[in-house]
Amino acid sequence: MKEARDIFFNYVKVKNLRYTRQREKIVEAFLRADRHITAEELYSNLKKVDPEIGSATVHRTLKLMGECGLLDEIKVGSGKTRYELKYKREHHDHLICINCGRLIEVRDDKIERLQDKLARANDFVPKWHRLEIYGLCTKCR
Amino acid sequence: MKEARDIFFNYVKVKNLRYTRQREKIVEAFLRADRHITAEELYSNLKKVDPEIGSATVHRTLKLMGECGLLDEIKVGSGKTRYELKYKREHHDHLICINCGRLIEVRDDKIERLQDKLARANDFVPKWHRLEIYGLCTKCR
DNA sequence: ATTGATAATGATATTTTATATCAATAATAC
DNA sequence: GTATTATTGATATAAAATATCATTATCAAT
Ligand SMILES: [Zn+2]
Ligand SMILES: [Zn+2]
Ligand SMILES: [Zn+2]
Ligand SMILES: [Zn+2]
Repeated sequence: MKEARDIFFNYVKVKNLRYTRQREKIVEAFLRADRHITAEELYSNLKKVDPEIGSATVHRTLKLMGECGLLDEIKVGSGKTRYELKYKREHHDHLICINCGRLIEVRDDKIERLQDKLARANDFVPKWHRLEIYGLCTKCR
Repeated sequence: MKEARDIFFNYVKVKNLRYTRQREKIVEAFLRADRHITAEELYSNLKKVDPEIGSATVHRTLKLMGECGLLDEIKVGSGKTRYELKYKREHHDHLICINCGRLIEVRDDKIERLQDKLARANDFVPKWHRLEIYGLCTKCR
């Protein structure tokens, strides 16, 4: 994911921030990581290889990645924030298994359109939304 | 909202818990309060009249009200949990103004049905969902 | 390459919301 | 009334994220 990396370091340059090896490692680890990763998981992944990286820096870098549109925060259930790559990926919603925690990505254009319509019918300008359906996945049924 | 109160104290009785004046006051204050109230707001409402009520008890009582189906927790944005009466109210979703924080309650049966269909198409048994549309309300546009 | 200005880092402290602890108190059954 | 035990409220703790701050690293200008 070369481009995504570039988006980040471009943003860093434009904002007159600095290119650091920590940022580089964090961004690359994020791009390699499983989708829907937490800051803590990403931190512990990095820590294995690079014991000198601090968790505060991981949080700070994730925030920067959010600012430049690389990722989305998702807060499912009542746990920690999860982060998922947004760049060049379509918007989607999530089915969340209440037994095993599995996240299934789904998208229904009809629902998307109806949501917009619903908002506008209420004199409301929709900017983004979050739809999470909780239930049981195949394995946990 | 006499019945709602009864639901609660019935639950208390069935679980061999006790009828206390704190619980009575908290439940009644909740039923009188604005929709989508936080524990802290409810606590401060109560505190004005009843300085001897503790916030831990407010939290505990809200949790009990949740257990017996009287209320729903809603976690909008990244703030505190809000609580809303569920008993004898239809399920609904929320439009949330990103400028003033206003919550608008909405419901679209077509969306509800499509969500169920979407879940089942993914071999998933939906139990409940959460749909929040963030944007700008009339006043804030 | 050296230097100076200042952004970034990481250890730690703090914040925020919710929950756990625990001695004192109050509710219920007998 | 008494015994039993759930409840309370003050306080401590937990959990996640953010703020603080001395030290270090980056980078542009020389
Ligand atoms: Zn599952
Ligand atoms: Zn996703
Ligand atoms: Zn508004
Ligand atoms: Zn509502």
